Amino acid sequence: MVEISSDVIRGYNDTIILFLLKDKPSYGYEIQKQIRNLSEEKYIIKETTLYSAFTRLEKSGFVESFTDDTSGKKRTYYKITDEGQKYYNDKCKEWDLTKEVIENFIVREVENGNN
Amino acid sequence: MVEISSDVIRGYNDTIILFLLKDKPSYGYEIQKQIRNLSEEKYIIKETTLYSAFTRLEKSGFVESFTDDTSGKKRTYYKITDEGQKYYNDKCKEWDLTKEVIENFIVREVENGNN
DNA sequence: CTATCATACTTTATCTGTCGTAGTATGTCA
DNA sequence: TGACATACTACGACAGATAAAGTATGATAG
Repeated sequence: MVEISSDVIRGYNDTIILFLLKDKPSYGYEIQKQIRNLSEEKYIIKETTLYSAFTRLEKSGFVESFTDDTSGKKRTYYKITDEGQKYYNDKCKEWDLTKEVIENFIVREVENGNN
Repeated sequence: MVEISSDVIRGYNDTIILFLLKDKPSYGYEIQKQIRNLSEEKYIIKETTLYSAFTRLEKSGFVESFTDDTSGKKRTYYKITDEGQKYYNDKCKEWDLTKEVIENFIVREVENGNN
């Protein structure tokens, strides 16, 4: 079974989170489930990684937090800022470049020339 | 200008190095130049990153070192092992998966619907 | 002959992001 | 009432990247 290592995804956790906040505010638990689902269980972000990412993103001014408990549960929601949106866009561009660069060093296996 | 951040490439430095050792042994300075050239200056690996990667790869048994000074300069060459080759192949498979996962969270910009 | 530059590294210390472990608190459901 | 899901926080450890600095040699130019 091929597993995704954390070092690989490391540069994209913040981007992934911002993507999920792009259209509406959300909170930790939900984000975690969405990452799990959208990746079809291929990537399951650790709680601590996620929450420390929120802290970092807020410090950087890429998200803003507010609390809400109208659902019964008290939650800390995060909302993307304009700065955050810009950062996200930049990261998407960076991704294209990164992909290009890495693929110079990746050999795609030729699956058996027979038959 | 879009720059590649180190956190993004972090999971692939070892893979990149192994790729460049795949066909023949090589050494630090040359590897560094090859990465620079093959990536068209888009990725320039830091010396310390490179040499610490060699150490790590050797500890893991993915490369073996030997010295040679027939070129006039004394150099430490690294040669990929079977284990290293296997690791490289696994990383290539992992890459496909990683790419797939990350792209679920990347929005490709639509460039201006006008005109 | 000497200074400068390119080559070919090593050492050390620091920073950042991830993650294991643990704990708290509340709501839901059987 | 006890288990389970939700919704976090705190703390410490670790690995990989990197800045800064230093060492040593060969090649080249004036």
